[in-house]
Amino acid sequence: MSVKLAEVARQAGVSLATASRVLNGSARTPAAAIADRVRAAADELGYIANAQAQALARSTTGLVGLVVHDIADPYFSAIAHGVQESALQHGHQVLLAGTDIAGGAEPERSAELSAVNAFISYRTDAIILAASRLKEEDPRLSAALGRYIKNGGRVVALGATTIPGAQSLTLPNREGAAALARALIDRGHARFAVLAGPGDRNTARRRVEGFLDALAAAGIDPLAVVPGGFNSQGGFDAALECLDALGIRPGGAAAGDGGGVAAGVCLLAANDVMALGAMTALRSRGLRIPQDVQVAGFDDIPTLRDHSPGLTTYRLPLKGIGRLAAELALDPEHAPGAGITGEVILRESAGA
Amino acid sequence: MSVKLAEVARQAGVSLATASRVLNGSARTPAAAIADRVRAAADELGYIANAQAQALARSTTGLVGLVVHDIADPYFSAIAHGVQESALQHGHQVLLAGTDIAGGAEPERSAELSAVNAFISYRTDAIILAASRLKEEDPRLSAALGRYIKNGGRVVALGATTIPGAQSLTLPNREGAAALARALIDRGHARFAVLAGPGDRNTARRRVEGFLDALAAAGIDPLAVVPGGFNSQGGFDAALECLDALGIRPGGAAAGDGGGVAAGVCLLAANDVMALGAMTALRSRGLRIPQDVQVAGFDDIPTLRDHSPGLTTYRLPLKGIGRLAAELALDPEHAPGAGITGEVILRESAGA
DNA sequence: GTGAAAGCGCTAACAC
DNA sequence: GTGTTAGCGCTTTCAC
Repeated sequence: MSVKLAEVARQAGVSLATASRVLNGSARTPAAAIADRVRAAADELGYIANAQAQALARSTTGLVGLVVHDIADPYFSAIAHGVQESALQHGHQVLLAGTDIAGGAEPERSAELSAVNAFISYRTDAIILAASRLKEEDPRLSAALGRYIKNGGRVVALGATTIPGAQSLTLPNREGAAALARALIDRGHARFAVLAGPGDRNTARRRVEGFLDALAAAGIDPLAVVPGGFNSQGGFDAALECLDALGIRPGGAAAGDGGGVAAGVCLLAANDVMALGAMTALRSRGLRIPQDVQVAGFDDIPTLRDHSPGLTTYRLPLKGIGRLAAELALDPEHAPGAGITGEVILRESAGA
Repeated sequence: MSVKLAEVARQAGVSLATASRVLNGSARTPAAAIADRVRAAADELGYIANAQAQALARSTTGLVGLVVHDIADPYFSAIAHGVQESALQHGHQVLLAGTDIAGGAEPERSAELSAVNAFISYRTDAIILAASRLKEEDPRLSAALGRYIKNGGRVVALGATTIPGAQSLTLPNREGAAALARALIDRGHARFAVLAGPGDRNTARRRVEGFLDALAAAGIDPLAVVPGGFNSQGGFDAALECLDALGIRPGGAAAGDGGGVAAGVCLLAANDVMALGAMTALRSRGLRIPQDVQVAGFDDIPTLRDHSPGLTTYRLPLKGIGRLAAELALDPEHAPGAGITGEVILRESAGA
């Protein structure tokens, strides 16, 4: 239906091969005069190459698949932003899939597998797995990706993975969490509770481990470690559960000794979104932040900019992570790289 | 490189056509026994159909293109979420592009055109334009999309557009803004300033028109109408400019009469993200919300949930809009529909 | 430097 | 119900 290369070639009075060479690049370069004629014809006809046909002929598609958990989560959208940027630079388009979507009759658990299969079907040149890895990879996923990689596909996962042949871009989740907790301890905090996130997601687990490492190193026992969804509601619920368990009420910290930052409890959330949900929960109970309870998150999502009080957190260069992941996926000669580093960001939520 | 249908067919001892029929659906349905054999072979070999080849043969790709402005903006990511959901239901994959990305040497202005051309190149079955329409459509864009539509492509734009043949999903920007302003006026607010956003974007313009409509109807002159970027920083800068222009300082509203909600100025921002940036600006100046200055936004982005004070706004069903846009794009028989409606949401930022 | 022709992997007539 | 075969639009040897 759409205008094709053959028409352009005819209009320009050259062969298909020549037209292809001038329009879509090649080693052999046609004469300038001819090239101009072809380009003029293409322009006039409004020719736009059929990428599907090119893909079939070239056996490379110019597509990258990105699988996130929830694109509406600032963590993932920031990463997606970086991926997009780098993909564009490499002349690639990004195919996006979210694992939080009810894919037909399937359980959410296999959403990632479905997404990956779709990407493989489209023969994306690479696949970026941004959603947190599970404690145990789905063997079907490993198998599918293993074959994909064997056939020339490139896979990069955020966080360690056992998928054979996949590159993994490890994030300083454990170290960062430990550094953050340590910084807080150094500032005099002594009473902590952890809002742990989902236990089967490595990202959440590593962070919790980091928190606990640092506490243990300082000889501190967490007052509570409560799991919860890796989202705002999860943070909200976990915070409430925590308050109830510790008997924290407005008008007097649990210990009842009032005053001073150390008097309150500091809630360590597995990510910023949970921390934000937790803060909402605290407010709903009439608790002041940081006077009554302190809060810290993880990620430093861009939207934190406009939250008050500012959230103490561990900054991960989210956009840069996305960019790097795409780089790793799209550039075969990309050096292994120095790895991602983050930094502790102290803000008012923890009495900065 | 990857296993192909022919191999599956051979392994199952049937013809290519038969294998295709059982694996990828068709009117003719092979016998159960044969079908099982084919499926078994496919499974064993790990066959995954090549969507590119299918696209070429079927002349339909199973792809939808979505162009947003900035995927990291909660407004767009919420819409994208909805699009994804509906696309999946229709068995489509989504190709994502952002117009805020520095695409090579090109000016950002033509980023949308580049994205659309890329989508056309991949022969997406439909294209959803979620980024705000400009006051004047780029003629090259209209031309490209016009041809695309003529060739069977479907296009849906958020907001009115002059692109020939495109469907447009109109949002109640003007009406919503007017309703919001009216609600505020009804509650006693009498002094307003508008943080207008970019003047060339229809979305922002319509909203500002709505605000001004309502003020005019109540015989109120806005104290100021200041343009700015359609993002947090834009809201921040515009708010500061506004405060300076009106001479608003902490310790006394401009009028100097202190006390009472009506004493302050209410900032009407063209969207929530700007409003949030404005609130940050107010805080940076030591102004209290809503005691000193009130603020209202537009959209009710999901992340508002965890902001305090709560932002008064006009709720748009963002995810639903995305879903509907995809519906319109992917389902030829979709009824024109009732159109999108929103609602005024009063929260503390405007003294709810 | 330019053209002819053989695929790329799959679908859909069209025969049988 | 099953197999044959001609494309889908483009790239790329291979000759010229």
